[in-house]
Amino acid sequence: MSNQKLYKGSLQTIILKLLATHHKMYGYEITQKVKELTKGELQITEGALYPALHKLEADGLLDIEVVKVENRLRKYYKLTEIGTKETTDKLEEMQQFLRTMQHLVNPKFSLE
Amino acid sequence: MSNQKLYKGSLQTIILKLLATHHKMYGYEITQKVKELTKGELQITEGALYPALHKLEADGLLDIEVVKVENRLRKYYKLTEIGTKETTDKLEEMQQFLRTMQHLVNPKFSLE
DNA sequence: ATTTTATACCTAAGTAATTTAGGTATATCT
DNA sequence: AGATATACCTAAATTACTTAGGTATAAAAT
Repeated sequence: MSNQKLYKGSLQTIILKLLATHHKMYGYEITQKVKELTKGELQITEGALYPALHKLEADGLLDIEVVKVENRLRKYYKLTEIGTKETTDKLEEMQQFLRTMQHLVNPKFSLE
Repeated sequence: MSNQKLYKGSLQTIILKLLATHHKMYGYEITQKVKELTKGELQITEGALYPALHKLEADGLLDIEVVKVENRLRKYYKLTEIGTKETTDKLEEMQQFLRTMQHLVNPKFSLE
C-alpha cells in the first residue's frame, strides 16, 4: 500500500457510501468490509476511523445505536436524513474527482 | 471546487505526469495547464506547487534550467532518469487507486 | 496616468486528515 | 499461557496542503 496517501480525503465518503448500502454498521465491521472489498489494497486504520465516525455523528450525518453482543459493545452507525443527502453530494464529488484524475493521468491521453 | 481536498496526495503525480508528456515546463505554466486540462475543476495553488517542485528537485526527480524571458525569470523543470522511473511507478499507483475507488463508490455496484 | 490583471517567482504560519503508537477489555484459537 | 481476533478509544506527531502574505515586470483597462 505505497499509495495509501492518495486515499487522504476520501475516508468520509467511503464510510457514507458503505452506510448507504448496508443500512447500519459498526466501526470494526467497516474496517473489515473495506479490507475485503479492496482485497487488502486499502486498510482503514482505527486511529483514522473512530475520530471520523465521531465527527460525522457530531455533524448530524450519523445516528448511533449501542448494542451488547457476546458481552462486548458494538456501536452501530446509520445515516440520518441529512446524512443521506450529504452522501449523494459526496458521491457526486467523488465521481467528478475520479473522472478528472482519470483524464489527467490516463496514459492513452497525450495532454497535447 | 468543494471536492478540492480529494486531490490531497495527488499533486506530485500530476506534476510528474505533465513533465512526462511535455518534456519541460515552468511552475506558472503548470498551474495554467492543469486549470486548462481540468476546465477549472482543479486549481493548483502556487503555495502548494512551488514547495512540491523544490521537493521533487531535492529528491533528484527533477532537473532545473533557469531562463530569462522578456526580462522575467523562468525556471524550467524536466524529469531526470530517476524521475522518469518514479513517474511510471506513481502513475501505476494512481491507476490502482482510481480503480479501487471507482469500485468502492460506483453506484451500480451494490457492495452486497 | 494610474490602477488592475497577468505573468513569474517565493515563503511561512495555520489547518486538518491522517499515521503512529499507544491504551482497555473480552473471546477464541494454538 | 500466549497469541490472535474482536471491539472500542485517544493523543502526539506527521504531512500535504491552504491561506496569506511578499517581490517584480508587462500588459490591459479605467
